[in-house]
Amino acid sequence: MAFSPDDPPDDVGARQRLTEVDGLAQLSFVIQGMLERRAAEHDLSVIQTRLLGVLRDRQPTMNELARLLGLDKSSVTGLVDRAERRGLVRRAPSAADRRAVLVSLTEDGHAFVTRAAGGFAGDITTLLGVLSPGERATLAGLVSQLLVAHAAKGGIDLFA
Amino acid sequence: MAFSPDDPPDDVGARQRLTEVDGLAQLSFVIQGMLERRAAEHDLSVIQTRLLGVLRDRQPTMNELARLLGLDKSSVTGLVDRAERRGLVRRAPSAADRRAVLVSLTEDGHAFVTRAAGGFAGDITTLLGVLSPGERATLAGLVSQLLVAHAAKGGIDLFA
DNA sequence: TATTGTTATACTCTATAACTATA
DNA sequence: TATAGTTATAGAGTATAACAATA
Repeated sequence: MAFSPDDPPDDVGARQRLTEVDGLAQLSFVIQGMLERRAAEHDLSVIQTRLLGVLRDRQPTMNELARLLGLDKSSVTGLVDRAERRGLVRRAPSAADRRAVLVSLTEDGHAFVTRAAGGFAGDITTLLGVLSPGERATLAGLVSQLLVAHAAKGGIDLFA
Repeated sequence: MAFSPDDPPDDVGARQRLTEVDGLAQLSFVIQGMLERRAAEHDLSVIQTRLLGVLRDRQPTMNELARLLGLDKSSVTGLVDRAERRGLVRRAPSAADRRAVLVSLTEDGHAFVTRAAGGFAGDITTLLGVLSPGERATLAGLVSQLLVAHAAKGGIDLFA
């Protein structure tokens, strides 16, 4: 199991005999590491970056935000507090429900997430650079299959 | 970009047209989520589980542990403190260097990590269940290629 | 002097429980 | 009563800086 993705290079030999389980686990650590480094470039945590990413095409209430991020509403209060203090998001009262608060990106927030997303996309492109175009297409297809099946299972669970 | 891996099921349609970047990002979130859930089953965090995983076949010093986990040594002090308090790891003085401290798994720690790893392997196997044996082999091969190339790049950086 | 590890401190992130305001 | 959001509180995880013991 892939608990040490950053082992020294003398482990490269071991990586060439990776099982499916180890390979996917290590890949997830590598990709999460890329996200972390890109977020850190802008002095953001992964969760702050993810908050901004969620807000790119949405203007949810605090409650919806909690559901989207899988966090308790009180955690989202703090998350949005810190982002707001940095001028990345703003709160606005909801016209439809005077208890509710709508959260949206500021100009700065939009700029941050766009730059971070671009850098991350570059990381993935670099990672995929060793594959031929055909291999990349094959990989993308297989990954899509996995995600579609996984999402469908999640959907069934949700409505069961 | 995949900042919302847990979007509601009406996003499944969108997932069928995933780009390579989005697909890999979402896959990493799905896998990390599996790790989190398996760790939580044993009341552990991902980093605590990873600590135990690293110790399965090693008995490193605090310093080596910090390098393996990519953390500051002071962070590792706290991490090991909490794991030791729960009886999962133990500290022992190094015979070779009286400044150094060796960290190792206890019986309990070994049992915990073995169970968590087994559950996680099952999750991945289930995830891969929608693919044919040939597709699984293809995927594993491509993932290995990516990781080997990535590790090699890391190695070059380390020795540059 | 340099290195190993811990301590002191501060901040982010997270959850639970209690609270206010609105529905 | 129920829901939306905040506050109070507690704990994990992380880093920086200062420190003690050893090399």
